[in-house]
Amino acid sequence: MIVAEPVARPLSPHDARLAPWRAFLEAHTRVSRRLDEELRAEHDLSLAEYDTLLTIAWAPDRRIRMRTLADSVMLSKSGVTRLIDRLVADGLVERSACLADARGAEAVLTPTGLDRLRAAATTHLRGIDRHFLEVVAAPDLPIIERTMRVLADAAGPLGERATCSPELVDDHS
Amino acid sequence: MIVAEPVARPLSPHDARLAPWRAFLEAHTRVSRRLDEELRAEHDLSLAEYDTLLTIAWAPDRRIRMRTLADSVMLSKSGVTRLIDRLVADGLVERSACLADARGAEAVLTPTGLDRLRAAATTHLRGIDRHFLEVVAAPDLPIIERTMRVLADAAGPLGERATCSPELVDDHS
DNA sequence: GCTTATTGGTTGACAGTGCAACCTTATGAC
DNA sequence: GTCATAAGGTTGCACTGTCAACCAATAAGC
Repeated sequence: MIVAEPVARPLSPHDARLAPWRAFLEAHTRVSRRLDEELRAEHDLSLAEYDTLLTIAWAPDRRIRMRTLADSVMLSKSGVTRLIDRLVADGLVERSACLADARGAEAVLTPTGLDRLRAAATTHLRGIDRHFLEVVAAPDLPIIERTMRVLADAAGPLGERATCSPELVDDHS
Repeated sequence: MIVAEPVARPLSPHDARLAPWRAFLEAHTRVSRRLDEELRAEHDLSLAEYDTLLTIAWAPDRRIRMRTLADSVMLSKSGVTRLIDRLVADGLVERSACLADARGAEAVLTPTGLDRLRAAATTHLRGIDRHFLEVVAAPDLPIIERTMRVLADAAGPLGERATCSPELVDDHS
């Protein structure tokens, strides 16, 4: 009676194919939530906001087109519009018209934004060290990095992100 | 003038510590979005819904306490309540009182739910094969799996999940 | 037995994000 | 130049998820 008839094969909890994938999911959720918590607690910034500030800071002249930003932080166009709205409201970023393209808008880091980012960077890097780098066995790290890169590439573009932009990914190395 | 004074060290785009972490984030987002898309397109289920159905199916008698469910699919209590609401509305799951604990509720898989899950499993396993397993170099797979498990464990409990491990949060030094 | 603290679950308010529709400006065909 | 098409951004709307407050019921002290 309690012995349910066995579920069809693909549902088997012991299907070995599922285990690595589930571990991957769990690791991502737990680690990134921790980093997010720390960032919020100490600097009142979400991981996405931090990432956005950092991306702007890296851009030449600390200004960047919305579209480019969307690509690098992996949000939709509208997601970025809203995120920037929040950062502008907080005075960390300013919107600025794009000289070269009248349709365009750029996000520019304010001095306040830069300060906030610098302060938060300490927390974030410390978090990455503690919850990621120190946990991964040193010799495995390059394998992880390479694998993750391959996975991302293979999974291909992200919905609306589809717009080619082959040159965007050029060097960085 | 364009040569901005160098941003404080921790912000350097070339800080090697950041690269593996960012690759990890990107891989997760891209791969899981792909799997989610496929599941939605072919079976009108989100990844979270699929995962939930699967977890229920694995439980003895295909019924499971809400709390346990929340832990395994990594959602908050309320998140699960709402997700189950949707599945109940679709007839894939039923709510049932818990005999042993009058506070408790259990989610039970309906026959329809099981059918839906079985159908979706094909798609999902195919997706994992294509976008994950086939992409990871075979010898690296065990490393990935082990590392992910260690990462998840080290990151510890998940916000409200914290309940049973007081010593984990002790000092922060 | 009571009384207090804990736990399981649901609900209300709300934050964050995607999609589709829309406007504006560029770009390409001719 | 003119028109059609594509691209950059913002806005309306819906969906999913969290947090905090809450109720119901169990567990722990005394």
